[in-house]
Amino acid sequence: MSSRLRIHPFSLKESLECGQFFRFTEVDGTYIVQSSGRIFSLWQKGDDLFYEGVDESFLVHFFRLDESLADVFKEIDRDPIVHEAIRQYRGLRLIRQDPWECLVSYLCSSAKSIPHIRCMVEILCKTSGRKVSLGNYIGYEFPEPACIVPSHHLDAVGAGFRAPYLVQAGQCIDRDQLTALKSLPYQEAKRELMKLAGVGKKVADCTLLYSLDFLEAFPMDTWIKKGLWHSYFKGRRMGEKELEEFVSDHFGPLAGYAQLYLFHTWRHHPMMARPPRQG
DNA sequence: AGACAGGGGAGTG
DNA sequence: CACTCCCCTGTC
Repeated sequence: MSSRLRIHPFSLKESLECGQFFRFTEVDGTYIVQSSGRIFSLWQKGDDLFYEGVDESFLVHFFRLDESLADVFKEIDRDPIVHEAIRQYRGLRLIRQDPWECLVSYLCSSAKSIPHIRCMVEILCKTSGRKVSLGNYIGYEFPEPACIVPSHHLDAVGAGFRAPYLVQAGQCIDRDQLTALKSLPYQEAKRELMKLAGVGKKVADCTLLYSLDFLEAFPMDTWIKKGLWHSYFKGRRMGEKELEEFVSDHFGPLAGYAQLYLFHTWRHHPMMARPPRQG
């Protein structure tokens, strides 16, 4: 029934649960994942990843297994902070999401916690997406752009001021246009995404990094900012512009991977226990 | 009760 | 460029 793939280093749990991706559920160590119209299950024992309902080539694409983490580390391991993050979370990998699903997820994200984003996306799929199943599990596919329309279904998502962003995104862009952004230079692709209502720098960078292969994108949220101030600037509250310059100079073309590791570290760091406000 | 949030947008200096 | 207020909802 199930197939097996040997991967090292790799942590299924960290990669799925770190907050980059929202469409999974976990039961007793087995994860059911939905992405790009697929539904499949996964579990890991040591360096063995077991899977059902999907083929190997999709998993290689999804978890970016064709790219060498060792090479990534060589590039971003440039200081003791990120070095320690890599040491601690060695198997954490960037996930290559579906661009449309990724954009919508991050349109929902503003001022919301990770569990809440997951919940909103789940309701959106449940009310507007097609029903699918995997064994006994019933899931719902992600709605296509044209399927997100003002309705009581959408109201049920509880998206509030974000709801019009979702509808407009569906009207203004389709899957092909999103994918086509891959061929643009980073800054231009970002500018294009930011033309959409509800898409600022942060949401644009998340979409670019998590689904469109722009590994230089470094999503700058308030947690990352606070972490950078604390760990790299002795608590000095640098402006966002200065932080952006620092990040691209310091971490280089794979800065997005550094962001993934730093975010994960700082999320679990006592220093970050209480959200920002003052420095 | 009331403040506040892992962000965006419009407006201000 | 930096800062402020509001946006809808849920939570502390």
